[in-house]
Amino acid sequence: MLFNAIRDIAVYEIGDVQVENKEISQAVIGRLPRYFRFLGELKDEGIERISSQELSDIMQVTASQIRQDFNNFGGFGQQGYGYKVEYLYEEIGKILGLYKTHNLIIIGAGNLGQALANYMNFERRGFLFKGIFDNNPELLGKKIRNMEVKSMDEMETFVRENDIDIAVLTIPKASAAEVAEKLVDIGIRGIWNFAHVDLSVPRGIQVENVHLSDSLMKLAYNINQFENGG
Amino acid sequence: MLFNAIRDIAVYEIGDVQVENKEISQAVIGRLPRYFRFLGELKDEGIERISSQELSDIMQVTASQIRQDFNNFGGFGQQGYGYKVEYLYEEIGKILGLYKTHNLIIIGAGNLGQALANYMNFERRGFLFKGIFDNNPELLGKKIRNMEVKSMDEMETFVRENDIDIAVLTIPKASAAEVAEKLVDIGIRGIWNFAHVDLSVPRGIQVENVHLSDSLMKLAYNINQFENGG
DNA sequence: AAGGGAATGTCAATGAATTGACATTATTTT
DNA sequence: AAAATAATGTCAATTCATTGACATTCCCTT
Repeated sequence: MLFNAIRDIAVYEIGDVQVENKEISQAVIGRLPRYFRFLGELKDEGIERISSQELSDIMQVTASQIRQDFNNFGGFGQQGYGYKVEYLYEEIGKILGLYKTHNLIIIGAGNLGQALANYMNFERRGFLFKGIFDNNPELLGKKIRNMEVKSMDEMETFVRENDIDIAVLTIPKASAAEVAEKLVDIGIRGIWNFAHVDLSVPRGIQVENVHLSDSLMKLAYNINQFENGG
Repeated sequence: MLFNAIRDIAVYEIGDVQVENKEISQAVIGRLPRYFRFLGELKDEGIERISSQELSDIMQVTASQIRQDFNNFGGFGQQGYGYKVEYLYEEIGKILGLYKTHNLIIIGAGNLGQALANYMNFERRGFLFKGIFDNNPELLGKKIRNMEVKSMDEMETFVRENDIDIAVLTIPKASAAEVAEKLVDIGIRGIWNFAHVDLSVPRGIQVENVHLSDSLMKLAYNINQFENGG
């Protein structure tokens, strides 16, 4: 049982259309990083084994959900015993694709772009910061984390030559759509979008939005709601 | 119909426990900022009226969901006519609490904290940047957006004297829990948490997490998933 | 002023996600 | 080695969210 592979992502042909079985819901995917984080901490504390019930107590989700979630990938536990922390941690990391490296560039060297470049704690998770681009002539050549800000004109060549698969968009909304389209054309696979617009991209290109102001508005709602007796 | 108030958030007494009726689900709340954004853009384009079907086409959600969502708050439309863009925009803004001002401070003047301070486009939504704090002696007194970085020792007095209700946490995870606890003690109402930990706070204190690395991991999963024929 | 048409508000049906229950299977103890 | 114990994997039940359908209401035209 310990070595169940990721199972049942069988692909059937129905008529002309390819349909995949057992697509994992985004609700489940969205929880994986949190599992990963808690398991990493447990591992660092030297804890070797854990039951879904214990994890439930720590993480404040039901034990049933934990087991259900892991079972989407075949189950990583041993009945009567529980889960081996390190093994589970590794497996979730694999599912998340953290053992492959991803080369990323940042588009937009403003405050946020610079902060993300420096913040990049992400390196140890396989996300390698390869370059940062901006159109503002004042920023060109400026060193950010030992990397000179490059002109957007160089972007295309750079992406092709350096096998970049992720672009971080930290530019104003006005130009975001246009830049995203270009990035897709030159072969990017995923966009981490901090611009406050919805990007429309072809199927197969992944977009993950971080809409900070949406998040702040949600906070405001919940504060007011509570204050008004909700 | 145009002036339906937010209705039915009646509060009943059942035994000793206060239970509120019609709590709006977080799924709905999470969509409000996006509605707000699209309506703002429509308004800026000078569009005065819109039907749920038209909005559905633009936003790529079902018309049914749009109507259902708005009806959680009593409905803002007129049958046979649709919704008045400006009115709807205003009402959603009110629901989100954007016409009250919120005074916020940033805890942690590192890259991200500084970026958020400068980024603060949020001002026009009523989120007023009042101060930034850090323990690093090298940062003390540094000017960030015309505001000197203050020592964390000054935090308590400052919060009380300046009616601060939101704290933005951009400090390392190690100290986040401790600082959060202190913030709660001195009367903060909401925490916008960028630290990579789950904060445990008393009921009534709102926490909105922005776990950037979780978001990036999700992106990685979806990229890999697609590449492996998912 | 009255009637036709349009689009909301709302109810019912469906679908998705979460929780609960337990049979099964591995581990541990005796 | 066998029995007792523990905790998973999984199925069923429930709850929550989304979609569909349509009666009702209001606007707009004639």
